[in-house]
Amino acid sequence: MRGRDCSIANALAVVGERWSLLALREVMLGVRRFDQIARNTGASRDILTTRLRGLEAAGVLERRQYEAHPPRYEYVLTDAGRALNTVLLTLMQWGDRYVTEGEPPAVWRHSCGAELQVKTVCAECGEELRPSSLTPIRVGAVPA
Amino acid sequence: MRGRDCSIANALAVVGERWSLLALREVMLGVRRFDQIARNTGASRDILTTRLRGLEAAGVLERRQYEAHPPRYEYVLTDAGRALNTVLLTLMQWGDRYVTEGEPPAVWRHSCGAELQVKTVCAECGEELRPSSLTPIRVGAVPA
DNA sequence: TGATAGAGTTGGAATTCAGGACTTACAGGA
DNA sequence: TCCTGTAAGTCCTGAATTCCAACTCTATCA
Repeated sequence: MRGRDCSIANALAVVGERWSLLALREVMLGVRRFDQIARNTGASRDILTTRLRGLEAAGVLERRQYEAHPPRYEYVLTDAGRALNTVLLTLMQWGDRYVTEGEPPAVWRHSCGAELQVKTVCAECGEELRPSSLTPIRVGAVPA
Repeated sequence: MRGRDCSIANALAVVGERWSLLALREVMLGVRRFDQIARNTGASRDILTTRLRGLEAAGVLERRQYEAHPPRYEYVLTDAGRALNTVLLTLMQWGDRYVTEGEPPAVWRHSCGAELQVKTVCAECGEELRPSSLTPIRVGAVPA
């Protein structure tokens, strides 16, 4: 595994495989069951099994038995998994603006009453991020 | 292409394949040349070619000839590509917190002077997003 | 008794990927 | 002139993944 030392790469090693983020989207929507996740994502069942195990091993999901006889399981988010909601919403908004044609397929309401639009800001000053307002202080090294 | 109608899925169709986001990370860092992008991401050259062509076709990157003899090209971001910086930074921060061990490999400075930490907020009220403050108004349908 | 549901497994075909060698086009140095 | 180097790919082969459909197992429902 060569390439620049980077948390984007590390994050993608956990959630970057095909179907992983879509499975997480479903869990965030409250869908906890294997069959439903499979149907709603479109992933084939064997791959979905592999992905869910991976996400569990990475600490993003938990697999919980909710019935003993017959044994049945459901998937719930850990803290790390819940923290991905900002990533998913930011990506969704990008998709709404630059990829999806027509109306956004999904709309959320924020507790303030508004239909949610997300904004990514500097935590310190609160200003909206623009590429031109950023300069790298340090970037990960690339192994020789 | 089954699965829920969703801008996350649509966005991932454009940037969700392996190496795509890492190639975009490099371009955002100012790396424009094929060889350097290949080295810094670790992608194999033929796959990288395929990805760059895909990103170009999707309107996220532009391929520009910067020298006629011999013909040489460089890659630059379009508006859509530049707009991905929030996605990348949000993902990076998640990786810093939940995946990368030790210090964050990359640090940015915001024009306000602070070392950048990003925050994802409601564009309307400015409050930081938390999963509990969101409710779906509408979600994409799943084809039968 | 048979049908249904949930949560996977299994097997084989199709696709994608890794890694390295090769190509083309030119510039500079010996 | 010949040799070497650089940039941007292309090509090839074998290995790894993914897709798809069918199958399993357990237990409840009608």
